[in-house]
Amino acid sequence: MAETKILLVEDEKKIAETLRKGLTEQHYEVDVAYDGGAGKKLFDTNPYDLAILDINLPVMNGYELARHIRSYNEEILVIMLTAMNTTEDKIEGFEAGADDYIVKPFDFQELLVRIRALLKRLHHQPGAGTNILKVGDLIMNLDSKEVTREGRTIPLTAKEFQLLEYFIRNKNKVVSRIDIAMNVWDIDFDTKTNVIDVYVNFLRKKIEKDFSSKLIYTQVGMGYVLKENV
Amino acid sequence: MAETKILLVEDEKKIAETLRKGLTEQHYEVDVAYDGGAGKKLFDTNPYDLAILDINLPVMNGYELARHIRSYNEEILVIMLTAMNTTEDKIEGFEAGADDYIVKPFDFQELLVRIRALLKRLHHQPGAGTNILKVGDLIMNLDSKEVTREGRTIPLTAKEFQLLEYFIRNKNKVVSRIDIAMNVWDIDFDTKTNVIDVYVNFLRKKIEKDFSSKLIYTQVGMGYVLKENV
DNA sequence: AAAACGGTTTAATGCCATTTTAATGGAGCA
DNA sequence: TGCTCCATTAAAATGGCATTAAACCGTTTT
Repeated sequence: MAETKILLVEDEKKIAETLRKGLTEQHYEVDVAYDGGAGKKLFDTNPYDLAILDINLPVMNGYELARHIRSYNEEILVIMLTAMNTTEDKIEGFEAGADDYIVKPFDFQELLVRIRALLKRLHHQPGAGTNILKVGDLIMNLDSKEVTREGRTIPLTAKEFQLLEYFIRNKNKVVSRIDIAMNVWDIDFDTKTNVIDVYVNFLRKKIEKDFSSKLIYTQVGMGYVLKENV
Repeated sequence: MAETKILLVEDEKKIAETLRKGLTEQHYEVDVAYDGGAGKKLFDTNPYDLAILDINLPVMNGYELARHIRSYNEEILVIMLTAMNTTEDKIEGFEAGADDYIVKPFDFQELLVRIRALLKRLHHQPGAGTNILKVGDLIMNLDSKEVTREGRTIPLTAKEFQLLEYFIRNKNKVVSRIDIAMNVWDIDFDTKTNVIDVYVNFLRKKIEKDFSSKLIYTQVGMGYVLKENV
């Protein structure tokens, strides 16, 4: 995945430098401006994912800059920084298009956490970074294609893996054979095949047989559900 | 457009009531629970767009509840409330899947603004949450295909489920046997079968027999109606 | 090129829950 | 009383599902 680019606009050099360093260590790509005008210039000439704006800035204040950014791009996330902690300020900040608001002095960890929360939401990549799906004690690593339960690794074939992944992504949801056929196989219409039944049977043998609890339940006439311990 | 539904879980009754009132005035639809367990129950049986959770709750704390919500649904927005203002708390909150974090005492305007910012950012569509139908104390989850009444789950077969779904979708409306035949079975015309009568009987046994009130009423010569206690 | 192999799919069997049919009796009404 | 309409029960038919074995297919090995 490409780097996340951050525009930081903060006139207190010391704070700016601390943030730049900290964010860079977290593998974000950071550009810094020390006043609103410079910030605007950077924004106009570079693609950013997120902007961190102090409110009290020389030349052009944080609200104006936030509005400018919003008017050009709805996607970019904006976090405002301020020394004040008044509700009016926050409201104005949000109305200028900010996504979050942090009051100085703040903890760097908190800033990080808020950045991550926002980015995670925006790219709607649940569990960004870790490509892992879980249901109870069953763990599926989408990168290494490894599946484990109770610590023991379970070797699965490609189709078995795809089917299990589909089940996990739809956990607690009853999926019909047609759903499965369309999403795991590329069958549109083939009423007479029973591959799915056979594969569910394969899966059950591998992920349930030697373990304490069931995972895949049959809903007669409806389909199958994967769910942990009723 | 459908209302935005909010689940509020807060044990301090006074705060809960103030919030409920304020949010309702803003045209949000609000359900309130006073402990984590009750909150979980509401969540499991209703479709919400946003949850506001206090952290210190009896029975099940806010973090646990947030995790529960996340594990079922990535779409629902979660805002945490707390009296503490430590970074560790916030980090734990965000890791539990919260989207925002508000420290008490807070200004109601600020809460509103944050709610709006979150909803806007996600261009969230109200009702995108779980697929649930309800009539009185009868709840039908279309995803998990689970039906409960007074909290007790009632196992239904595929046909029973379809029939009940049809009744619920047409609640307070008298549906003729022909309507049912066409929509639940795929029969056009078969005057001599009495499957429908038999299945209505099955349903009544399961969803009425051990409960306090009737749900399905017979309209002689016309059909059946599902309606809650008049 | 043939054989061996792992993975996938088809086919066949039997069980049993679900669905449907059929029969009976009661309530309401002319 | 006889008729229609519905509720209820039991019994019969159906079809869905689990399971096993064997066929198929592409890849690798010899």
